[in-house]
Amino acid sequence: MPELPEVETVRTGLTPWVVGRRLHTVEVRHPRAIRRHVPGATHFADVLAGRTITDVRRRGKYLWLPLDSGDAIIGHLGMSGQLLIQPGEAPDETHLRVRFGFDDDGPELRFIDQRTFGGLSVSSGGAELPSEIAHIARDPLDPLFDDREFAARLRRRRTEIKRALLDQSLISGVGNIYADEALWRAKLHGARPTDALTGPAVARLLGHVRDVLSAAIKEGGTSFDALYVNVNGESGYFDRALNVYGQEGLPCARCGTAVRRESFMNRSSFSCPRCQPRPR
DNA sequence: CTCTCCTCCTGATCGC
DNA sequence: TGCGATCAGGAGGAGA
Repeated sequence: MPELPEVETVRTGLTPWVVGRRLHTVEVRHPRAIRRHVPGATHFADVLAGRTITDVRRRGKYLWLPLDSGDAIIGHLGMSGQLLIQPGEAPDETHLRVRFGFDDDGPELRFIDQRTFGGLSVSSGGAELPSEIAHIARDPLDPLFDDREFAARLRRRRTEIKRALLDQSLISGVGNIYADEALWRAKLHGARPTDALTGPAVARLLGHVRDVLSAAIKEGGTSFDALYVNVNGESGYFDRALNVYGQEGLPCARCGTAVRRESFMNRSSFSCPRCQPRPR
């Protein structure tokens, strides 16, 4: 499940393989992989031919690849999207959606996506920051992330802290796994109302969010199954360091109490009943 | 404007 | 063995 550490691992992995290379043929194998690209899949392929990729950038869980034309390829991995560097002769993956061939006949870039929640598009003039993702907030590892502004906006909200952490327009890059892990580290239950959090509590939580994201990047992200891998097809190792996510019934590493699972927005939240008491 | 919730999708797994 | 139900969940957009 790609969140910031997984997308960042893909970004850094991709950079040396694609920057400076000129696209030759782009083949769209599944039209649904081209998302919110109004002119359609054929236009997507045509407009990219002959363009050179100049960088690989990220905002939250979105990637974009600026082009020498001033446009950019936007990509989101969704639940199961992968960007792989593969030799052109490698057999087609089962869920191969798009393949990018280059002028130099070197390894190609492939977009593979089982559940098709991910997708690609071209942003016209979006090399600096595509307008399509301008509503996504900076992530907490971004040097320009504004802690004070975040705290102020958070306390203005009338919602719960976990919902706020998952709101990409408030803070980006955090998904279900790292939200649960950061809340456990901060000893906060996800249902805590945001407007009652003190300034120091928000600062502590932000510190834990940063710590868990940074630690996960060091491990190459979290892989539960073959759905998330880096650009060379390798798994990340942060699943070994998870304290609550997916650990229902196992003892809390701090106090030994069995980790609980609760339903939340049609999915699951994991927490320690003792360290993270539910607000009354 | 703000907030909540539904929907998109496929494959693994489980119970009958 | 087979088949239906359930779960996984990011993000946009509908609806309140």
